Amino acid sequence: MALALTRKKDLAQKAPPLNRPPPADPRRTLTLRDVSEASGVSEMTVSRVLRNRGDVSETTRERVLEAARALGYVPNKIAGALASQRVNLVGVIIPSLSNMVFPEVLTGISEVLEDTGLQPVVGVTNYSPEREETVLYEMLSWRPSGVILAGLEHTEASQAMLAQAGIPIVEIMDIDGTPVDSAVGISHVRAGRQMAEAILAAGYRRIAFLGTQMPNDHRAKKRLAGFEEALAKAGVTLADREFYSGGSALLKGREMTAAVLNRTPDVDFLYYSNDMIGAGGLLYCLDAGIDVPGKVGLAGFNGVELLDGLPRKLATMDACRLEIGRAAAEIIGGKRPKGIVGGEVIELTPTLQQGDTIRKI
Amino acid sequence: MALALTRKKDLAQKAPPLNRPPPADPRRTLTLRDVSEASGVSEMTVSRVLRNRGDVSETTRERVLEAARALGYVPNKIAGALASQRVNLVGVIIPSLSNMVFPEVLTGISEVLEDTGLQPVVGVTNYSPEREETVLYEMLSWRPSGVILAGLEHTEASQAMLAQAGIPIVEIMDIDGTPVDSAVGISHVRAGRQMAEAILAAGYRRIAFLGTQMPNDHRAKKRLAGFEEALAKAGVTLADREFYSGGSALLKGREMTAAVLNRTPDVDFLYYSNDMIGAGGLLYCLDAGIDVPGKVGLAGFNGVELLDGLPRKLATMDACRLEIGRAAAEIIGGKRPKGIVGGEVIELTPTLQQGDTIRKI
DNA sequence: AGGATGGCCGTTAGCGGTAACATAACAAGT
DNA sequence: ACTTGTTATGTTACCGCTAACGGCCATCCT
Repeated sequence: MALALTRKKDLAQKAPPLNRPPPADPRRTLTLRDVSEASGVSEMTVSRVLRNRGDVSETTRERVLEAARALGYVPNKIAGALASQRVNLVGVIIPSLSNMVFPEVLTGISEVLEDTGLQPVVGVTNYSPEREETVLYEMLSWRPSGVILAGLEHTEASQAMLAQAGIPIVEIMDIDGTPVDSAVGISHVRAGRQMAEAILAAGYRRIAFLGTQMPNDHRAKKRLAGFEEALAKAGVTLADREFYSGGSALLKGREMTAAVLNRTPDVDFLYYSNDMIGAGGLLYCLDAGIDVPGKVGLAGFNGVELLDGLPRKLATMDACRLEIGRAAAEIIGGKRPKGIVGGEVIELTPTLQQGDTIRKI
Repeated sequence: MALALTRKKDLAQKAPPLNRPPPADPRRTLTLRDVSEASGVSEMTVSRVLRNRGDVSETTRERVLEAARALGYVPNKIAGALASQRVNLVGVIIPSLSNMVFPEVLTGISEVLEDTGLQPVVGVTNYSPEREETVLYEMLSWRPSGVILAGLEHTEASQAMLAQAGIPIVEIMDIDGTPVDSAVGISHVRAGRQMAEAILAAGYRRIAFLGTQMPNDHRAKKRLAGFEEALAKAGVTLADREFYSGGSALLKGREMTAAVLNRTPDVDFLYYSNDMIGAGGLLYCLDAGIDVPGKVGLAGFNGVELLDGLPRKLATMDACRLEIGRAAAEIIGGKRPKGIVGGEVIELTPTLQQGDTIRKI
């Protein structure tokens, strides 16, 4: 015993100690101890070197780094996180990856997080609140430094978890409601209202709505609510409505448009709940030789990049995706002048892009 | 001291012990101990209940679950993983989320992983090998149960890490090369060749290539290589080529098409490296009143769903995205009759979809 | 009856790191 | 010479959970 101890001390002496030969079991995963033995310093010193924390002499630093590199050591963040009670992960929970909107939000988040040492971890819910609850639970069990999630509507259990978590929470995309902690987004009610006003101002009166059949897409619902509210104020009611679910959005846009124009031939405007089906509608109208925006006007929502390549520019309203992601990440990263209580709400204002599918007045 | 011990023993007695009032510090995050004290059993038993492992009587199980629910306890997977040396995460590293191809692969992966208790964690590289290396390092430091990553080309350091990791590795999308461990994908060289043959068979001879200016998109490169090889065999060389980077792919497709048709008016076929720019090209040709596929034929690659909504169906070749994701996940999940050595290569065969943009012979 | 079994639950010893403190060596201040 | 400080390193005690094992009781054989 005493011998062993002495031996160890010797290793720590200034005399360059023998670099141990490669580990006995080549298959076992490496630990700090392996690096420490290979470089003749304590585990603590190795830890300090690898994290760039605390004072270490230049010579030992190099020796340690060299040893770590030679062995191919990869630190174990699990152990590190447990010991330090710090995790550099941020949970990001979104409804879908195929909507394009969310990847863009993610881009904004990543951009900002990049230089904070934080790292996003994505979870997808497919617009299911139960799935969201599961994903959230799973994420919280890894004790992330923060959570960003889409929407303000969650199951009761999710709400409770979020409130209890003791970490910054940012609900994004939407601000029409009460956030658990912070929120960044736009008012979809207002967005719908604003679009309705623009359409009415251009003189359209026989207006139809075409959207997704998703009971849990609260934002689309809110847009429709705002839209109808503004119409009502002008004494106008929706001339028709059509919903879809699944399939290629572009194709569905075509089909729905055909259906509406067939069923209600006198409609003069089609408001789509997203740009993709709107684009499909636009292509359909052009194919069918319908005068756009003379006979029929069109508008979508989101301002997706795709639209730039279309034969005509679809009227839309951008949802400030990048900015939302950025702001959310800034809140998590603590880059914002934080309010005392914590919860802050950032409302961004989407801009209406008239495009070529609404009559100029 | 002794008193405290006795006290604890009492708690473990059969008499229903007092349920402690809410924890002193309401802000502190809960641990197994809190649940154990609240329910009057040992931490170990609580752990067993929450993991559904080992024998626990129905009555205590319920008591524990009730206590956990009441407190809002969320297990700490960090500690759990460290103790058990098991992590239910699978790293998935892909170049981009905006390509649509990758979200689809992800869908396939999720589908299969869902019922294995494994969970994907996504990392994005933006087609940068260095970034891939960083992401990989970060992921491995969480000791995942497996890694799925796109492509066969990685930095030397990445290769080393993958080889050392001691976990199943699946390289996806591409099989033209040597995988570290397993691989699932298609041969892009062959895909390019096959498309060239179809085009030649239809009688086109003045063929141009339009693609991305991404030095690290090896799969696009391989397709082009296979394409040119097959052309060469027929004594044909590319009449023109055009590259782009960044921006809206649809719009870029238009612009590039215009550029090529302008520069080389006698081209009779445009081969695009992806469907999105192909779609842009198609829209351009239709707008310009060019006879497709009579005067000019078009083809893309990927078989994205978007194409279904276009005025005419673009010829393409699907990349078996879903199947790739599924197969990769099955390998990781150990669902496959695993070979003794581990590494297996699954080659899927893409199908050519002629669409309406190649002359029928 | 006496041991064998199995259900149920507790105790102990880590997992691989890190915070916090302790130590050693040497330079500088007074 | 003695404190005081600084730099570079080691030691100790966890972090929160689980594997492994052990103990106790009731039940079931033979």
